Amino acid sequence: MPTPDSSPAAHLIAACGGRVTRTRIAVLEILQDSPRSLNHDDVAARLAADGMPHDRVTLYRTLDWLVEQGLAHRIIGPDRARRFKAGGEPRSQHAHFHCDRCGHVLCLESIRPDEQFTLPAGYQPERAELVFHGTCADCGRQRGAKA
Amino acid sequence: MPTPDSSPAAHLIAACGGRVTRTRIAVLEILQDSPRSLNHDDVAARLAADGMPHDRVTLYRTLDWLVEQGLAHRIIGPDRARRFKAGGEPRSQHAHFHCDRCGHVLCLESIRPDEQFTLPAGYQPERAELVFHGTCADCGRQRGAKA
DNA sequence: CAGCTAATGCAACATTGTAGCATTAGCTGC
DNA sequence: GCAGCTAATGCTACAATGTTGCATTAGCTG
Repeated sequence: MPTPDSSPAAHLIAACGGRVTRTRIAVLEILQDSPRSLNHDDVAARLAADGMPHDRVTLYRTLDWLVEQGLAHRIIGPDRARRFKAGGEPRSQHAHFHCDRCGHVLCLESIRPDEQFTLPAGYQPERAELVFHGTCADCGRQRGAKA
Repeated sequence: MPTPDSSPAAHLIAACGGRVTRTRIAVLEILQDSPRSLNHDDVAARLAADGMPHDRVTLYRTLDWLVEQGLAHRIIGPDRARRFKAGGEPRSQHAHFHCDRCGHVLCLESIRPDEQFTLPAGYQPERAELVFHGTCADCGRQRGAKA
């Protein structure tokens, strides 16, 4: 194979001071390639598709590590499973959109819940999480087709 | 014991067409008595405190039934566990507040996320879920005391 | 109060995530 | 390039939360 370092993902990982392993590179690239957040199974399936056999536990640890390093962030889905996406979250308090039709979770970077609300006196919010449920733009377009 | 029907909770249950059982009455009363949402364990602990021995499964089924009947609603906590609260949710799209200090989840009836945002074109939201994380009013007051 | 069946309680299982530990494989220094 | 250190992996077993199937109990109805 080509030197693993050829990938930008590998550079990001190295910059965190962690060891640059096949698993980390592959997982990070998978997250970066996806426009929507992926749960553990989604990632495992893609690793398998890439011919990378995998341990469940390693994947959990790899995903947690990426989040810890700020290379990915995580949200909890309605099915109480975690979903991951490349890129840290601390700076952007954006909203998410759960599509009830296709089940995907998308980021709405333009919506910032922390800037819009005034809480009752006494409450000191540090973080706001806003999730919309409904039909996403893609599914909305195909509305007549499959509904 | 006094006739079970003496309780308002019993009336609500009967009105749903379900059988009025000790468990349902007790669980619904527990939810109604709590200002904050309770997870499965919280409810189980209170049932035990009331001297009502309990099966885990029955409790899950009872809680699900109450939600199904619109007598309670449920939200998913950051620990990926469900939390329940008396009262339906369909009509009031209110926000929630997770206190990082005491771990409680409170309802902010005054904040309606569905009325405040304009999504990008194409998105058709049907429900919005807004959760704030931070310090609640109670914990904020005792700030110096225990932090 | 007899009978019907919803609700319960039990045991076993499913899913999602963690912990411990032996082995593998990145990295560093030579 | 190789040796050695140890982070990362992969395995097994376990924990937490929730579900399914089924026999038994107990509300409700006539």
